[in-house]
Amino acid sequence: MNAPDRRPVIRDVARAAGVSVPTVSRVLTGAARVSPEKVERVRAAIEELGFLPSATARALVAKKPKLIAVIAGNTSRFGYAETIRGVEEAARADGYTVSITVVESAEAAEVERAIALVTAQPIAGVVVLKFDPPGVAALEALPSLLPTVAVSGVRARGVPQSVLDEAAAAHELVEYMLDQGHRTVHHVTVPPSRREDGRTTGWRRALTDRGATIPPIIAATWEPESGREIGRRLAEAGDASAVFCGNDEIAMGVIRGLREGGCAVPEEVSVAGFDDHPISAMFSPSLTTVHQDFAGLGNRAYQQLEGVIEGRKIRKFCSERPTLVVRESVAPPPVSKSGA
Amino acid sequence: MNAPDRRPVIRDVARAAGVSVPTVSRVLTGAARVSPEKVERVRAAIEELGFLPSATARALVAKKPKLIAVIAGNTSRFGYAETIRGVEEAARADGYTVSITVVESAEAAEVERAIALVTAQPIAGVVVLKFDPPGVAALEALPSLLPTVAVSGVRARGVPQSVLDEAAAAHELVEYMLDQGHRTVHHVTVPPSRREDGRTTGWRRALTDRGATIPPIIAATWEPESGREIGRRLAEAGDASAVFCGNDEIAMGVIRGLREGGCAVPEEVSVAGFDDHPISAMFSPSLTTVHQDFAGLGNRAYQQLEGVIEGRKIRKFCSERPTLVVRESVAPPPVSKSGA
DNA sequence: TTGAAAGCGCTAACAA
DNA sequence: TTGTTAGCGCTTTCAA
Repeated sequence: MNAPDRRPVIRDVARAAGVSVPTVSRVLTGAARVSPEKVERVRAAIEELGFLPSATARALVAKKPKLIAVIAGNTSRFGYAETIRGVEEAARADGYTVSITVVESAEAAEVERAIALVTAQPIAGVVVLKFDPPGVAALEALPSLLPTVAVSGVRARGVPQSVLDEAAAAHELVEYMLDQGHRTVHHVTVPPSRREDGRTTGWRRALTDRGATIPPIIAATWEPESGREIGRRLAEAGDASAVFCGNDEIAMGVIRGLREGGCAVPEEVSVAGFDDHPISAMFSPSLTTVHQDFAGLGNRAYQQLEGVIEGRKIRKFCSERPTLVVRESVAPPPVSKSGA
Repeated sequence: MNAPDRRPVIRDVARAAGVSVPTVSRVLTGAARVSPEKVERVRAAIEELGFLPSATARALVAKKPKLIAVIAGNTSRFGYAETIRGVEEAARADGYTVSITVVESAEAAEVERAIALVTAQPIAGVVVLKFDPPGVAALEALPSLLPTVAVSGVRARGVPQSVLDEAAAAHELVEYMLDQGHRTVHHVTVPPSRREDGRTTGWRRALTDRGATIPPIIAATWEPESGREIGRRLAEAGDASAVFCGNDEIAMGVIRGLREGGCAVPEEVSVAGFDDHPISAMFSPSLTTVHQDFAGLGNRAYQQLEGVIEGRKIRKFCSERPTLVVRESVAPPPVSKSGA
């Protein structure tokens, strides 16, 4: 009469229903026919005990984990959140669940800790968001035996990866700015994944191609507020007529700072962003930027990973070119600064 | 000589190292002393085979899953993403991994599918983001046996929950707007979780308390663009002097729309948001809004869940009051619309 | 249609 | 210090 003080297991159900354990299993999985009356008794017992089959035990038999781990330096910033959304959506459609684990820094101990956490789960494979140093470090430290794909803004050697060709897109954007008549384009970076991000590479190449001088790079953090301070300084210095920012949030901060410093945007200084954040179109001036399909990127990464897990031949690189979005924040320079 | 074409298991390592299976287990876990030479041989075998212990098998023995599921209607919008970040951060500190699964609609079949996905994993408990109808539906459909906590903007009966007291904060915000001299405050909602969100309740109460007329509610989607259209219509109608929006993204859209319709903000129309999105301070005008600590909310939800999992007595409600953030977008009404 | 027996990969208990 | 034996909760043979 005294019920055991633990989660009921299949054995308890079998006993309560007066059948054998495999019979309960059969009604659970529907793998084989069971007589209607026993099905009924088993159902009732399950209901009464509040029985929930152990996912662990099932997984041990099934041998196929249905969990995919996403490792990232961050989960809530626009690009990261959208990429994760893309992975989750695609994975869920195939019956996979996704786990997320954040690696806070590229420091060895932290990376080890994160990987230990990941491998402690029954995972089928992992997607690494290689957008920043923690992501890069995690990718390098991952056991090579695990099915792995990376996601990033630039092609690199190693595991299969889905990439958004940032460099090409940045190149196009900077060319567009130059075409408006600016002599050169300043550049504000968000924290890069390695020495230099694709966005920066594209910017540099575009300037070089046009024979424009290359101004010193200005580094921002991920906080829009840091962009604001940079904007103020830019306004004070007064030598920039066009600024290309590493992402839209920073661009909005820079615009705010420029304005506070007395600089009209885009009349006096043009500012471009990157990513096409949903708010970019609402901002005043609306941002000229580059649209990146992060969710699609996550989706493709999942597809690649699934291929690796299933042992199919897959394309090692899956690249897409983000597209230029022309809005209001970039305009020709004032006459005084025109290069024409 | 022919290596088996499957992931190596502990038995393979034992064989390769010439020791018993438990000895390998001992060096893996460090649970007992093993002679240095055997440790060495085992290490070598592990290295050579690329052996990775099965998390599933370990979990079956350990009996304590270290996975926490987050169920949400969305993962990438500001409040959701930040809440998830908070859960993940706190969970990780305790050695838990978190999984996320999205429920796309409140439709029974979709909810069932999502729950099946969740319970197919070896989870210790679940955090439900009850911010929208899918979240509410998921919470109701969850097996009662699973340790569960909810997170939301308003207290409700049922499982333990962490809440941000939206109603109180919205009340304060609307009072502040009224104090500026507005006769009443219009309200634009984001899709509510039930019949009415706490934000709306607070708004309604504040107006009622002051004897102000209650304008019809205007419903927006989650897209800033929908806010823009509403802003345009508001500008055209010309009867609103103050607008309280369900979140900051919508508020920015509304401001953009009002401007496009020829209405200056805040000179002619005041607009307030909700959430304190990081971009709110960069927007022009910067948004008067309510700061919500979503990450803290997620953190508290995790703590509660951990209490439930460990069988501790916990507080059923864990409520926090978001705080008013006064910036530029709310000002006194133009003389023509003043209630003073 | 059903139950008994075996086994998934690992760790814990027990002997030696 | 080490190996042998059990056993975690389930599914899958294999007989009956």
